[in-house]
Amino acid sequence: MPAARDSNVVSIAQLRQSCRSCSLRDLCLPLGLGADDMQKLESIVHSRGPIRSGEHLFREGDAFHALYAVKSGAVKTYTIDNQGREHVLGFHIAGEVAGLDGIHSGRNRCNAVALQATTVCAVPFARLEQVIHEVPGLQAQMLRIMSRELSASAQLATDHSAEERLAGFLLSLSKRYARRGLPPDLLSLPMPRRDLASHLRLATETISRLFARFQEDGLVSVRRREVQILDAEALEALGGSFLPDGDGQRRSPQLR
Amino acid sequence: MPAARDSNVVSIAQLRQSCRSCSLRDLCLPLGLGADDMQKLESIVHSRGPIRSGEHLFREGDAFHALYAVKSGAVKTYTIDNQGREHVLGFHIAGEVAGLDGIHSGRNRCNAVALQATTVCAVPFARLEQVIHEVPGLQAQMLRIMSRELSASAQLATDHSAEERLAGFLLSLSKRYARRGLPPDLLSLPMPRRDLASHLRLATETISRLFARFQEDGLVSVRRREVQILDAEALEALGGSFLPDGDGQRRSPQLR
DNA sequence: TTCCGGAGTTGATTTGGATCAATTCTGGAC
DNA sequence: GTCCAGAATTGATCCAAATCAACTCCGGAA
Repeated sequence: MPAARDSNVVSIAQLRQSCRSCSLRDLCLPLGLGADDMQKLESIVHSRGPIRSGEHLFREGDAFHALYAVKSGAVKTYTIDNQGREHVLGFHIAGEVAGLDGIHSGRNRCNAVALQATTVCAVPFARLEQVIHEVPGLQAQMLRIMSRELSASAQLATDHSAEERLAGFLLSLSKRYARRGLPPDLLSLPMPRRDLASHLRLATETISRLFARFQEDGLVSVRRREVQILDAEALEALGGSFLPDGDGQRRSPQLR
Repeated sequence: MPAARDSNVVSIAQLRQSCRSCSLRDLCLPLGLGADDMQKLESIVHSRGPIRSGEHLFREGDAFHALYAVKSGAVKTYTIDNQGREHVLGFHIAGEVAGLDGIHSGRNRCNAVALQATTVCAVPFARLEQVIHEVPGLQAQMLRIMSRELSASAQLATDHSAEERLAGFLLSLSKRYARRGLPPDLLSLPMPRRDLASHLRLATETISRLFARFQEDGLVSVRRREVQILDAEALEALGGSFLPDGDGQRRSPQLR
């Protein structure tokens, strides 16, 4: 398979260490693929060197041509509505994919910006579609990923109190960190309060006050962007009805 | 291709008139497929006779085994959270698909209930995956559909005023009706106020008051569930920043 | 036809969270 | 180190929408 038409590749060495040795290998797209299938996927991705905080991966309205798998760091996706207001759609940490919403229209539906120094794999979609077709396991994985995003997004759209939303968000972030092998009780938030507030449809002041209250109640310990979860059960009691992580098992509703 | 293992088929005749003559043929999954590809898809779907209002297509927690394409009528999807509160995730009219969020976990992530007499195609997912693999056009269409749902859901999760949400919803419903060939200015809402309110994270009273105001302002004419759009431009001015239809073209933000 | 119960509307009141308004941190830049 | 601008916190006030409370309007059932 020719390695032609690679524009942004940083170096041969970096390309070579792509998927096979990537830390995302069992969490990103290639989940459950054999060595040769992995090879196929590897041959199309562009590993992109450190993207600095504030740099954009893509912008709303751009022609959609690639998905972006985050290898390290964190990315925020957002839109600017026709009143000029920013809406934060989500955050993408290592092992997660951004850009899926651009597929259907052929244009990116949101902006994606690095929240910190970040490395990503750009996966050209046209070529991905070919590889998907050749590798059935990849097709299934792709559908699973999109389905999970859909679940998470639908959950995020539901009606809950500020308290429930923040508690739920912390729990979901904790699970996502755990999936990455990070300690689930020690969250280092990659985003400022403003972005977190926008994502949860709250004011930054409300976030601040809720953190203060959660801390008073011994649920968490918060210092700037470092959040330590002290009482996951209590947090679950508050935010259990709102877990936008896309695969929290449904707790059975209390019928009483 | 054997027609074996069909359990819920209503009659041979009904099966035979499946996809090829179905009114959804260019709007549902088989978009852009040739006759033989259509044949493949047709061979796996189960056309299900009239489902009465209030009957469920599937329930949260059930094993996921099929997608449901609505042929006529309307379906509501919803969850019950662990506090016993209902959250309406969305409405599915003719030509739209429900159940996509169940793919990743192998369990349905929500309940789906008919809002009126409804007919659907049940598409067994395991078999759909095979057909998708054999028909590249179907693979692309499947990804497009999921991407569109994702866009719509993300948009729905954003922060907007009650006014913007209702106006945006009406516009999006109008577009969806238009896509079905129905007059885009004459909306017959399939859902009661309560469901619409839940979906838009509002109280039924707020919906009522907004409809009254929109009517006073000459934007719409509302009588029970019959809504006539009188001034689409004015409605667009109110709800243009919130169009959860998944493929409204982005209006460029006013930078001033 | 009358009756009835759920759906919808309308009005009064309350409230969760936004907004407005100061401070207080704090991590760089120099 | 000092300075500074953005980030975060904290307090006071306001307001959009929820809640509470009647009341009206149907669309069937009998």
